[in-house]
Amino acid sequence: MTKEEAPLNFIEHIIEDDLSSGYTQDQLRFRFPPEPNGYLHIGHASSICLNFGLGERYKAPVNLRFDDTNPAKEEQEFVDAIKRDIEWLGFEWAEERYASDYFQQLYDWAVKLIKNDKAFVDSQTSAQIAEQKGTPNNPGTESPFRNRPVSESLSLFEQMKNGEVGEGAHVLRAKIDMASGNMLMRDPVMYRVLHKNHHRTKDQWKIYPMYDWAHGESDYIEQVSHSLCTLEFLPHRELYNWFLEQIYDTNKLRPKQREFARRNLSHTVVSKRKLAKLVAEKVVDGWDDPRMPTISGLRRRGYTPESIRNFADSIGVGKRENLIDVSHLEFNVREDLNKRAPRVMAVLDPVKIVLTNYPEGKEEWLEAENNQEDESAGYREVPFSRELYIEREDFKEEANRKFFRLTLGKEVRLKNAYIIQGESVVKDSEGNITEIHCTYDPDSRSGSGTEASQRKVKGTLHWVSVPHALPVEVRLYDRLFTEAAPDSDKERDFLEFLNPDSLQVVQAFAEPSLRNLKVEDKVQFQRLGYFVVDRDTSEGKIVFNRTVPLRDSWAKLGE
RNA sequence: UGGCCCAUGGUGUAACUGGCAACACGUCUGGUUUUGGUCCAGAAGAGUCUAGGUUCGAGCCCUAGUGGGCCAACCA
Repeated sequence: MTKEEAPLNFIEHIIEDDLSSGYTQDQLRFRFPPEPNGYLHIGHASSICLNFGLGERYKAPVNLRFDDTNPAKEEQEFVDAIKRDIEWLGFEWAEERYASDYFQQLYDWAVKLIKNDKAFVDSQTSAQIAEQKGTPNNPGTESPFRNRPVSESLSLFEQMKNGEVGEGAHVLRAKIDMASGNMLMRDPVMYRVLHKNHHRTKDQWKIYPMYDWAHGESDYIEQVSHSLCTLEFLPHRELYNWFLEQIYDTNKLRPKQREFARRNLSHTVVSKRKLAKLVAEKVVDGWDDPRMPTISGLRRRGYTPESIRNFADSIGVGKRENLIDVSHLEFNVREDLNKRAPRVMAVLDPVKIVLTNYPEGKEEWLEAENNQEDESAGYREVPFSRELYIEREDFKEEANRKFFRLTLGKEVRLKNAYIIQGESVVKDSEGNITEIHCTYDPDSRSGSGTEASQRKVKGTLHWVSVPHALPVEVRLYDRLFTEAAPDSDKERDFLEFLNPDSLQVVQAFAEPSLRNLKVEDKVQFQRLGYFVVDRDTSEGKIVFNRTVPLRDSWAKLGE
């Protein structure tokens, strides 16, 4: 089903309704508004896909707008990282904007509000203001400065702007209703004094607008038609509309805020504070650690943009609490990688087999298909010899009928090579298997087509020729958390739910053709899962990160 | 002692102005297969939180209840 045929989600229904009641399609405009105070994560990906997906569906522009109204937390580094991640996901924004572009306009409008007696300068401390705010159950009390003369507010606001007063001395507040059932309508702060260096405007401003004052107005300036945000902003809508009401010009389009539920992923924490703690305490080795739910972490883990976009699209959008099982995400990455990742061979836990009837010193280069799912992927050659590594768990001296792999006296196929039969095992003094002696059938070579094709062998094994083996490092990742939803657990320390086995490093052997892989190249190691070449993290040795195991393939090993 | 939002298989969504609850993931079964993957075929699994009401007919509308969430940062 293509995106166009898929049933509409509730946001699209809202847009369709607007379209049939006066809006024209060329009035539609969206935006993705990150605050540049951290890295984008899988949760942001849903929002990005929603907004940019709407842009694609309605052929409408989508702005990238940085909500940079708090210089204390924001940095250029994050701006760059955010842009990189969105581009990597494959989206193009119409215009790159910053809330800080609008500081002057916002200031001018604020002055207008003061003049209209809709805002005033409050000279109390934040603690006093908080106390007067009341509670959801009890109305607040009005500030003693609420009715100070407009001229006085005007000059104080001017002083705030000029840096003539210290941080915390005054704030500008909207004059709304201290008894409102909506806490946000109880004379919300519009501006605070902050003598901080802003990553873009440097020391030009000494006052900074609050989110509520900046966001809707920015939407209005950009003529965003639908400003989509998460459900926790629902109570902000009333204020969003109130602010717009104060500055609204009737011949311009008035933006609408609409809310959707944020997507929660099982076994995943996404809170910036918690992710920062994982980095700070070196639980992971950085924001792009392959176990991190950041876009850059997923990228390094081997996820593709398509898989993330498909995930976001398939999961839909709603208004209720949700906890999406990671298996949804994993399905999407397998589905995508299955089409594009070449099948190659590596052995993670090697045991040597010796083909006793294969001539010593002989080597053959056998043709191997790169991807059964994609004929254009072509063929490569893999070296074969008398001594091979196979997976230790692919052999059992004695096994029941459900074991499809190598045992003594039974035949199995070596992938892309010959049929072999187990003959005997060699053990050390402690009883550990050191070698397995087998015989091979010279007439059973892959592709020979003749007798071999009629013979039923119960299993096929991956292998690597000992003299040709390429040593590689393989990193097996598992979920970072054992608990289904550590993000929702507010009482207990989320670090209690860390999975101690989230990373396992294995020194393995791979077929020599992998020598030429580049960073971010994807492969499927037969039987073992999908892997990606890590950025260069070890001297000379290629490092593979496991993106995801094959479906169920390991669960049943040892049967 | 408030206001607002939400409630559909295990999970996530769908069901246009009321008309036999659908899709995907997951699970299970069978077939194909040079890997127990992929692919193909099929199955199980909800009667839509509860109680009333409106209606020929309610998952959709109304009322109440229950359960969950959000709201008291000079954060976004």
